[in-house]
Parts: sequence; structure tokens; C-alpha cells
Amino acid sequence: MSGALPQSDGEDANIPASCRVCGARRFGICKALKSSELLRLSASTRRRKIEHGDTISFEEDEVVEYANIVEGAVKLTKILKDGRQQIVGLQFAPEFIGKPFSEMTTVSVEAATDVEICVFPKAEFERMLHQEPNFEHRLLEQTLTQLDDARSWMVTLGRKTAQEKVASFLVLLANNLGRLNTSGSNMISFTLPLKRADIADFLGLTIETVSRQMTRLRKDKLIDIQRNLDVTILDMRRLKDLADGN
Amino acid sequence: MSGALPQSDGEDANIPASCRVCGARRFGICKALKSSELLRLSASTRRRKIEHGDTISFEEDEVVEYANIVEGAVKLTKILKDGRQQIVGLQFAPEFIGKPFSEMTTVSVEAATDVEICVFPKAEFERMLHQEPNFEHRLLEQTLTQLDDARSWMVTLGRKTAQEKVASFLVLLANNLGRLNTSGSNMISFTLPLKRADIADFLGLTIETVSRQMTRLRKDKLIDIQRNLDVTILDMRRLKDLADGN
DNA sequence: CGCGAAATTGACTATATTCAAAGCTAGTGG
DNA sequence: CCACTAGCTTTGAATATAGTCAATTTCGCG
Repeated sequence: MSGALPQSDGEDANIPASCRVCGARRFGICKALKSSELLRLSASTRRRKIEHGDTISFEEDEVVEYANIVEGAVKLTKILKDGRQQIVGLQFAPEFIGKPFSEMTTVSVEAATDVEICVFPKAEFERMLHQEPNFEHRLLEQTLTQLDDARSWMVTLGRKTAQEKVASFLVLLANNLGRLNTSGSNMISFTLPLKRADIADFLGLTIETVSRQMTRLRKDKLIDIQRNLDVTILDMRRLKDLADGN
Repeated sequence: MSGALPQSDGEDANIPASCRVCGARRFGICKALKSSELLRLSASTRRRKIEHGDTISFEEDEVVEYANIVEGAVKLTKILKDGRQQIVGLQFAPEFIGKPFSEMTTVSVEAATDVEICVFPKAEFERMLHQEPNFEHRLLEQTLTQLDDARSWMVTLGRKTAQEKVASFLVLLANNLGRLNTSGSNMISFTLPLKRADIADFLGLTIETVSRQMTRLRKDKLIDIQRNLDVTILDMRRLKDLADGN
């Protein structure tokens, strides 16, 4: 059946059905795989849906599988013994989740929105990495990007004011989730994938401080918020300047 | 000549002389190279000494070469336009410096101590990565470790008090530079590779706050400091607990 | 409509910053 | 060898920013 139909995108007709619409195949690590390899890997993968708020794996869990995010956003968190928490990363489709070549994870992974992931068993994934240098190369590139992101965020955590932190957060989301507003102007809209408590944990602030800064940005006409979670950025230029400390 | 002598460590006698005593060969990315490959790579490398305080490469420089740290410690920094600065990483021998597969760097690299590095030209290094999957694998492992380190430090920056930050910094140094004190007790000593201003930039604090917390740790008999830069940790257990927020 | 969770707002407090002054330390030259 | 300087570091006092605690308001959902 698949062989008879013309492929709209001109790609190999043999790629697995579940991969065909998967962003990870086009922009994630699976891009490095040939169709035959994709087919083989997909034989041992499975899709899993995770509800918003559920934990995918706990800090210091044993590593037993890896995954690509197919849909949604996840947060990576670390906690101190007394409960203080820090979100150390937000990841969106089609990024890779997991800590290859390790026995233990060092972060908790939690679904920030409703999430769909494509799960690889540890052994099969690592075999694939070993056999296909391009695959590992791709993973290296993603890891380098994540390292860059982490270091940029360190500047936010260490050196920015509460106001600048909140602005930085909104700019980050706009870049990852933002859609041009239907009104046709250059306003950008998105739905917050995190509640205030999580935003606070991401920014190293308290809920109250986040709330106050949001209010201030609203009063300054940089953003608009509807029902606590739908954000419209009214002036991206000024918001970016604020985020960058100008 | 080299062939006639028995090798004390039983290793291939053909490794380049400069690599023979280099920590990167045993613990860094060069560990992944066979002696023939090491020989080839070393043909295009050169050693360079950099004085404490000198900048090795600037943020947003074009990437033209990579390097291994042979001796000493370097700091990776990012700055905001108004001059606020954040150190986003400290690296010690035999770690790798550089941003592979990129046009531009995203951090400044500066010698924290007097430093010796082993420089690879961009093209040759990337060719080696491409030809030798083990080499790239090793780089991936180092990058994953750096990502982990960065994320751990994000907790320090976002969620710890000034006191805990300074304790965390001292524990970090003890792990990387510490030597058991000559007195034979379980005290650990090292020389600070950073002055107060840099420590402040690493911890997201001011000079004065760092100084006050150091004084407090000294008064609490957790550490001792001689001549502003020689630190002895008197009670590692308590210092670690403090750093971890217990 | 009414309930519980989440977010906002207000008043007060604490922690770290800022500004200012004085103390060390290492290196230089008399 | 000592005095002097320049650059760091420490210390102190006042201030500001974000945190804490508490009260309301808003939102989402049965």
C-alpha cells in the first residue's frame, strides 16, 4: 500500500508510520537515521502519553530507558533535602530526554503540559548509538545546545533582577511556544505551560515575586495576560531589552 | 631509541613525547585515540602557555581552534551589556575547551591560574572527530558531564543562600584541587585560583558578601585561610552539609 | 452557584547590596 | 632591610530588593 502511493515529501516510503509525523525525525536525533535504521529502532519503541503534572522519572532513579518528546513540554528539576527546588531545564518537542551511558539520572523529569513521548529501551538505544556514528553525533549536538542553554540560564539566575528574570522567562517561552497573534500585528501569544510555583522554581524566586513582576509588566503594557495563563507579548522588543539587561 | 627501552607503563612506545606525560591522554578525550592517531593529531597541535588573567578567547569570537587544558584552571564567563558578569564554568586539566561544530563561541575563556593548553586547529580536530567515533564518544561524555555540572550549579545560583553558595564553591575546589594536608589529619588544602571578584561572579554575589561569608566560615572553624588565598578545610563533613543545604 | 486551588495584593522583615572607610599583602625602589 | 604604594580584602552602616506571612480575589470546575 505505501509503495503504490506517491510520497508527498519525496521521502523513503519505508519509514515507520509512527515516525512519519514525528518532529524528532525531522529536527531531533532521529534525523540521523536512515529509514532502515529507523525501522529497526521503531520496532522496540513505544509511544506513551503522560498527563500534565506526572513524573516521568525521578532524580537518582536507575536509567532504564530514554525518550524523545513528541508533543508537549517537560521540566527538569533538582531539589535540596529541605525541599527547595530548582527547575534546571525546560524541554520541548522534539528534544531528547535521558542521560546516556549513566547508571543514575541526576534530574527529575516531569510533564509540564500533557506530553507524548517516544520511549527507547536503554540497551537498544545504546546499541544504535554505537553502530551509527551520525546518531551519536546528533546527540552530541543536542547536548551541546543544552549546555549552552544551561549556561545562558546561569546568567539569568546569578545576575539578573526579578524583573529581568521574569522577562527572560517570557522571551524563552515566546521563542519555543509563541505564535503570531491572530490579530495580525506583531504580537506573540502562548499559553504558559507552568503555574506560578514552577515559574518561581525556574527563576529562583518566590511565587509572590513572580506575580508582582507579572503585574508590573502588565501595567507597563509589555504583556497582557488572560485567565492567568494566556500570555500576549505586546512589545517584544522592549521585553527582550529588559530580559537582556539593557 | 624509544623502541629499545622497556616501557614502564607497558604502553605503546610510539605515542608522541608531548602526549606521554599529558593528563588528557589518560583521562581526557585523547584517551580514545590509538597511538597512530595520537601521533597524527599531535603533528598539528602545539602547546601554549597562558598567563593567569589572560583571555584565551572572547565571547562571540569565531571558533578557529580547540584545546585541552594540560595544566591549570580556566574560567568560562558571560557578561551582560551593562557589565554584570557571571562565571558559568570552571574547568581544570585535562578537560576540553571549545565549542565544536559552531561558528561562534558563546563564552569567554580566561586563564584563572597560569595555564598550559594543547591547541588543535579546528579543521584537523573535526576531521578526527569524524573519522574516529570513539573520539567523538569521549567528547560526548565530557559534554554530558559539563551539562550535569552546569545544572547542579543552577541549583546553587537559584536556591542557595550566600553562606551555602560559598560553602559549595569551597567544596567544588576541594574536589578538583584539594590535597590532603601535610599534617596527616583529614584536612584538605588548596590555593584559591580566583580572587574575590571572580568568586562573586561565580556565585552571583558581591565581593563584600563573599568576604563576609568567608569570615563567618573561618569564625565557625569550618575553614582556615592564610594570606587570602591558601585555604584549609578543617571540617569537610560540616562544610559539605552546609553546601548541600542540610 | 459554590467550593477549592491558584494567583494577587498588602504589610512587614530579612538577606544581600551599596557606599564608604580602613586593613592587609605583595611587590618596588630607595 | 624598610618604607611606600597599588590592588585586594575586610569591616561597618545604611539601603534596597526579594522573601515571609496573611488576607483577598480570581479562576476552574462540579
